[in-house]
Amino acid sequence: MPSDPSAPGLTDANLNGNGDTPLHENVYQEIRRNLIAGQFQPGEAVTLRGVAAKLGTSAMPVREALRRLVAERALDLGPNRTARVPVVTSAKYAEICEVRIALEGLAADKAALLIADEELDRIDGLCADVSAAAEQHDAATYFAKNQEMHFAVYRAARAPLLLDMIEGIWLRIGPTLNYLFHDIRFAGRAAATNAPIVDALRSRQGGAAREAVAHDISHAMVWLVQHLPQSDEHVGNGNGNVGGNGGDQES
Amino acid sequence: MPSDPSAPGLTDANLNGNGDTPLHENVYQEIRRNLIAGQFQPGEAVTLRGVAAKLGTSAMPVREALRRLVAERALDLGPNRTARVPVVTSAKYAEICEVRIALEGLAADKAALLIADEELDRIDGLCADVSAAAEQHDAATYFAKNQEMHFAVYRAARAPLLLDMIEGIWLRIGPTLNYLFHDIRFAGRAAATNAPIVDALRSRQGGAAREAVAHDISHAMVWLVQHLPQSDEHVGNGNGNVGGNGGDQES
DNA sequence: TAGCCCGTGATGTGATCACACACCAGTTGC
DNA sequence: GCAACTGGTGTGTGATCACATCACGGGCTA
Repeated sequence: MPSDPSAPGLTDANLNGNGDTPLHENVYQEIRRNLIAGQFQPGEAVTLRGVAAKLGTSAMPVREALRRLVAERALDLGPNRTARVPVVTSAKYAEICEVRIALEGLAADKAALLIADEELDRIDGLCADVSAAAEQHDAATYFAKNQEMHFAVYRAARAPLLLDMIEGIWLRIGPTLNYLFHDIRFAGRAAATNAPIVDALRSRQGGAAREAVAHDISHAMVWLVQHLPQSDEHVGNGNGNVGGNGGDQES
Repeated sequence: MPSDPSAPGLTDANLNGNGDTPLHENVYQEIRRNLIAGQFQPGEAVTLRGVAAKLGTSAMPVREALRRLVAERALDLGPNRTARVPVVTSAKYAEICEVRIALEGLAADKAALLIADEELDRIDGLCADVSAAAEQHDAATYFAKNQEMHFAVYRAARAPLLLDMIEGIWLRIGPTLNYLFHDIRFAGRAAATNAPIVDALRSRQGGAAREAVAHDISHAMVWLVQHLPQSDEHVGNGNGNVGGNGGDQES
């Protein structure tokens, strides 16, 4: 049976029927999508032949996709050069948040001066979606809509390089965050930090927008670091089970 | 003679004699080194078989190395999926500088609080090297020592992720900057902007260090954008000749 | 002489194979 | 009974081949 050994979340591949996009591009997108959606567990091994079998391709396109994901730091390279889903420790996440505040703060600052009214309206709607998902304890929708709302802001900055780097950071923390967000209790509080961002944008105050984004990131961080592992030891046994927070689920 | 078709700067490969590091890693390092050293011209095509022939390997390791460099945005992917050395236009460089100020400013801020005295002494020495190279109009040494000095500062911030992202940005602009730095007239003025950085670090003033780095980056930018192409059209014909600034060398 | 056509070379892409190494368990020796 | 060896399996790595596509150039034809 060639289906079980690795790569648990991958859909069974309808990606070969496309027109001109290379297969390794589709494989990359597929893994990336599953990574963001939290289909992989932090620390889990992502093997060449495992993904290839799961997706019904040869190892060749998977090799290029994994090499690309490793280069983007969306995957880590283990000591035996096996790609693994990164384990974001609390220390690493704290550093990531510092960078996020610098980058996303800059983007919000620029967006405040360039954003159009219809973009603001759209962001308002997304903001409402986030709040609705939070009240309904719908973790998946909350996570997706919150991300969509933030990137609608950053896209308004008209800075493709900056947007690209922010996407790269979200891709790194996506698996861990999405895994953690299965506990949705945080969402209700987090949704409240989105409103000041929109307010600052609507009044075209760049500094205030930067501050609002910084507060949003910091606010989430102080809650998250408590649930993040202190070190990446004994985390991720490669079979799909994850250590570190499977046992301390306070009710 | 199978050596000429592409990849002009690559040394003829003594990279196969290593122990345990994979070949594609050495190929990556080799291309990256040549990229930073300005051995490739902006807009130049970097082909699979060309590099492989130049380095004496098969196409396989080159494929992975190029895929990685493309993922890091150290290379661009042309319409026919051929990797090309990026052409940094003045608009792109302005955006890059905004990100650099945010990231390298943050690093300098953090470094001011964590830097040790021996690190400061070493940076002082590098600073002197930069000035000496500038006075001797030694563009290669100036560029290398200036980079070494900056990264000595950023390394003092003890933030590996941040350092990693800064390295990524320098890698993107390295080819273009190094190409431009063959005109060394700028160096004499640029060396003066390094001293305030060291002063701020030595007095442990994070805000001042951030400002000094921001000024250093901005100061270089206003000179550089004048010599950068406005658009990436008709730049890089793939044979090694580059358009954009070959003709307006004021004496 | 000008325009079109087809051949040729070079490009990236994907598959398949062989190899070295690492890990793990079962076995055999003490 | 315990330890060391040994086999198999799974891993990434590198080479080689076949194929589709595209740009360019020579040669043909009108």
